[in-house]
Amino acid sequence: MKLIDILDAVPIPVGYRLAFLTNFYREPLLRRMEREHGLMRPEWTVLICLTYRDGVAARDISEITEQPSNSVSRGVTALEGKGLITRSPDPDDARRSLLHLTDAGRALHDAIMADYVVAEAEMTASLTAAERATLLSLLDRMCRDVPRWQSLPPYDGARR
Amino acid sequence: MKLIDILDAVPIPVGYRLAFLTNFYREPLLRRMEREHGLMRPEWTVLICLTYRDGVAARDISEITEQPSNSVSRGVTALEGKGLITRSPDPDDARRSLLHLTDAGRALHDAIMADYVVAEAEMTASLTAAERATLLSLLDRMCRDVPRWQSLPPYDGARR
DNA sequence: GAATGATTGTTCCATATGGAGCGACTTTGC
DNA sequence: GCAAAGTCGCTCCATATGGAACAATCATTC
Repeated sequence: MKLIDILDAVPIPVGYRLAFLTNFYREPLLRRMEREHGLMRPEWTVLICLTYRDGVAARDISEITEQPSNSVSRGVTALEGKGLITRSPDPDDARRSLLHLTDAGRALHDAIMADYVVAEAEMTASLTAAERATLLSLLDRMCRDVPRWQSLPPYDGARR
Repeated sequence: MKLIDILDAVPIPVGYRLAFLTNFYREPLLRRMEREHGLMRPEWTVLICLTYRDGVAARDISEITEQPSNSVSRGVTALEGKGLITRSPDPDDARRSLLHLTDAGRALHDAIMADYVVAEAEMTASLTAAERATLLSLLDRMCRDVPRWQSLPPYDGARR
């Protein structure tokens, strides 16, 4: 008896499977990262964010990722202490620090992300190339549609 | 600038979108549940489990959901205190207590789950019925395939 | 140019949750 | 029949993380 055995009984077939896959895909990798690289989740979030938008401030990361500013602050402090990012003062605003990846930071990001790439290949191994493309297309449409419903019931007033 | 804007740059298009959708689908609903119904996540897990398998013991729920036994234990204690479940001694094993939903517990489960149903309808509103069926079929295949890869690299030794 | 209000980043605090260990009970093996 | 090992549920402990408040800085208004 496992979680998968109630897959068919649940009234939210899509949502349940999304959560099911996300849990088994992401959670073990996060735990391995925490254990083997000593990186906490907010740090990982900052690292990803800087990989795609270097030179932003902590506040920007907080808005982009919709995570609490104190979590981002802790992540930034920790990453700086490990030499994975650097801060430079924002010439236009003394309150802000602009964040930059170091070579070590970029290397660690790539090393961790590599596991995710391998894992995704395994997760989708049972699909043909055409099916994978179809899945990606459907998921993408749903993602783009998130802003439409994230303020509607039952989400009205449900977000932090 | 939002998370969605790096959707296309990431090397794990499927995994990223799965996590993206799961976060926006589930997290706000869990927070609303915690706030409005005073139910913690382990309690919700127990409630769901008993809805589909009534009369099991805490240990069974721990194995089914792969959650720590102390979390299940806390969830059971809390739910019992709220009158949402009852314990009956297992006649065959004095260590175990068999858990049963009360009417109030079933009613609360249904009330909370109703939000998830509405939310899933919104999340998939941009798909046609045929596309929804296709998505469900592909996700289902991936779910059934989880046991194959969850012990392979990079997951070997990554799980709790 | 001073004052009031917003914004950034941080620290303090509360708490949910996972890990380790511990009694109570059961099973296994002799 | 008994000792040793295993199992069930729980409590103690450590900690990651979200909320609230606060100092420093900027913007806005008069």
